[in-house]
Amino acid sequence: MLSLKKYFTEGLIQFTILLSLIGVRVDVDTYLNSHLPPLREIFLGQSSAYTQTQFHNLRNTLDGYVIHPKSVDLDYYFTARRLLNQVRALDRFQVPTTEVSAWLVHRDSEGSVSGAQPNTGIALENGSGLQDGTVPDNEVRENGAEQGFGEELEDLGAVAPPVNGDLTKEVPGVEDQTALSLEECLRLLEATFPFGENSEFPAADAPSLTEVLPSESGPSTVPDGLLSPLLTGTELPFDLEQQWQDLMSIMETQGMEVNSTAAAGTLYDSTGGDILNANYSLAPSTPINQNVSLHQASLGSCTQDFASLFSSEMESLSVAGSSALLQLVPDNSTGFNTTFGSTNLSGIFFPPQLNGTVNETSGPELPDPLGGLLDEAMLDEISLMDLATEEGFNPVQASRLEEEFDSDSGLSLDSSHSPASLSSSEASSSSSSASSSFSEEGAVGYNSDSENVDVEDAEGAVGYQPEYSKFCRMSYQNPSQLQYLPYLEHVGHNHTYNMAPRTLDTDEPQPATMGKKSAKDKQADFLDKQMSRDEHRARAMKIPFPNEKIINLPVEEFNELLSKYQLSEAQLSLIRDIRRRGKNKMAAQNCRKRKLDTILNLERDVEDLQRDKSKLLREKVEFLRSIRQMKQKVQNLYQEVFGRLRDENGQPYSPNQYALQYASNGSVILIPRSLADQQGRRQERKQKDRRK
DNA sequence: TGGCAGTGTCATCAT
DNA sequence: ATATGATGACACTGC
Repeated sequence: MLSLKKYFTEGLIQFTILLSLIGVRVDVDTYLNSHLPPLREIFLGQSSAYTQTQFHNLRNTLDGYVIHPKSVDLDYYFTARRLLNQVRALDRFQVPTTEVSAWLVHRDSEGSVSGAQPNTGIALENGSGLQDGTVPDNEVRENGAEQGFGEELEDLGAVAPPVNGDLTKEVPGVEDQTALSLEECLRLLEATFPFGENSEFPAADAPSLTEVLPSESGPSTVPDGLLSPLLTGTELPFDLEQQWQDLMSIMETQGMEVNSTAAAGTLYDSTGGDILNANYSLAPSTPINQNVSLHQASLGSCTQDFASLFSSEMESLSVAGSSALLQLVPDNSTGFNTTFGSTNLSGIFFPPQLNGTVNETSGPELPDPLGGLLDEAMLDEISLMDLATEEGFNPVQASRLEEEFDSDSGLSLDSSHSPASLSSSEASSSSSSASSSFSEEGAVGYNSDSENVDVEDAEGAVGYQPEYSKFCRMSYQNPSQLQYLPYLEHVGHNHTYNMAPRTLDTDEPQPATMGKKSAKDKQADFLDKQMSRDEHRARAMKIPFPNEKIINLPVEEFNELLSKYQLSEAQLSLIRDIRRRGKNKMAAQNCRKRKLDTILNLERDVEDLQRDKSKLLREKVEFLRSIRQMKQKVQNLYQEVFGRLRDENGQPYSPNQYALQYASNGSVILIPRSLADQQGRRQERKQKDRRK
């Protein structure tokens, strides 16, 4: 049954891949949420269910799924494994807070200013102004102090962030007002990011937002295994800034037009909060429709201050018109946390351009927040080698790993068996075992056949002993051995062309007598034919020692040998020529062998590089596919969330004027499009400068 | 018969 | 200065 299920699942995956290849987008997670670890773990984090270790078969295991090295699903195996690693890396991009808050800050043309309220806290809508009938009153006003806040602020017409600067921490007083919106967001998120088995995230048992907010209620009571990736504030295992930088780097890599993180972060940090608190007025009542709580702050005559606030991080901030900073305040922290936090994707909320398309049939047309961000051309700019370096990708290791499994590369994976791929050590080994032998003319060849080797004669004959390759085998065989191999007959060359005919014929039998030779004569004739020109010369000149000694003896012994005989000048000259030619012959052989080895090594290097290149290309395709899917999900989510936002009049926000952005404190804010664009451009410049 | 690969040899340079 | 190694160039041979 299990195997049948697995078979079915894999079939679905393959079918999905096929659909995706022909352009049909299929949300695999929806159907395979329990069998696709990569995306699942984006949301849930690494689960022990997917990390079972089979130490005895670790190599062929994909998180519990045993895969045979010869499985036809190896491609999927690698793809899934690679995606899994990517997704796990994405786990760093957690939502640092478990709430989404939106603040709307706009200039108050009426000039209502309240700069003397340093501790007025957060911008709170008047409860009476809330028109979200779905929010229970008891939840809306459960915090009397904050109710007072709201009233006071309403009177003052001022809005101010909390003293501690963490807007979200002040939000629990008004989060209830957004209960429905968050629930709906949860549903939207779940629809967009199917999480699979909900049993791991029982909504009824999940903690409330208050419980998981460390600033409010201390450590989460939720088991670490469930909400550890969702913890906020001090419980975040990773530095928020680091997360953001990671996200930005990813965006940068993907060519996404991102907005300045630091700018957003600085905007809503404590300093910014104080400034806002001190200078900005609160809009009287901000009716919230469509389940979204809009904390509206009016900019009275404090435009300059406001600008100065942003000027530190955002150049040329344009606050003309209504600058809006929306913060979505969650009420149902349980649902939202488990959903939004676990997706780890909310950080991709900042919208780049309003050039997208809208999938929704209801509500205003929303831009594609990620449109144009992941164009193939942009992704082409990805330096794969840089990526490999940054990610610790070892091309050699990867190539070898791939060689272990990749059976369809069309390349010989077992290079060690290739005669052209002998390692230097192997070559050395083989060559050392293949002793050099002397031909009858005394030259040292590259004969792997040791039958004719005379070790004693080999003294001093130490030359380059290269590997015994198929290319050199014939060339360096002992000619006497090769005579019996018809296809190697040509190897037995006797380059005596320089020899004077008279000299050559001196002791050779006449061809006319060949037919009548005895076996002994034939052998003598054969040996005679093997004699080189110098050997014939030496015989003609009656040199009293063999050419082999002439050539291979060390110079001292050679001179000693010469001194033992009374040799004429012609004999001495011939002997020296024989020695010189013999050594040069060996040197030429060595030289050619080296040349061959060099060529073969280069050939092997080219093959390796081609293999690496193809591997990187395959990885690139996988990355592009994965990124495209993620982009689509984020885009959908963005549009869903944005489409739910309503201003004080219950009208949807224009995507041409506003954009959602992810703040450094984890909040998702609604900011003017112009501001988002400026931040995006600024961030772009920063990244360019960083590259330089 | 021309092309080609293998080989030997020479000239030259480097060590 | 000599011996030797390395290598390009050339010639030759056999296929």
